[in-house]
Amino acid sequence: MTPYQRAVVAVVSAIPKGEVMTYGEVATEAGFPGAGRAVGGVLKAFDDLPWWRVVAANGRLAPGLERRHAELLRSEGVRIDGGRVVGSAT
DNA sequence: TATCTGACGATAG
DNA sequence: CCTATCGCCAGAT
Repeated sequence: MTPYQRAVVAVVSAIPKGEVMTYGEVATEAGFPGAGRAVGGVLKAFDDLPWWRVVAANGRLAPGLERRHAELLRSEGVRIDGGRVVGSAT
């Protein structure tokens, strides 16, 4: 376990239900601004996290998991449109 | 220590 | 609107 991973896990676990954060936001909140690219790796390694509450900066969903991703968010009340998150993260 | 990879982000075409 | 490239960072090999 690395400090980075612990930080990301903490932030993602703290995302309120029905809300979504971008990878960049998570990385910044975790204390690693700019490391949004590495956030995905943590969500993969820790599937026990609400990874579906993390989306791309442009609202895009996880490649290949768009279907599942959209469904999970939709179940929490998150507005999805054309495979993209509509509800603002804040 | 060096090199490759990727659930990103922004810009260009 | 979509794909491609560049820059970024941390992880894995």
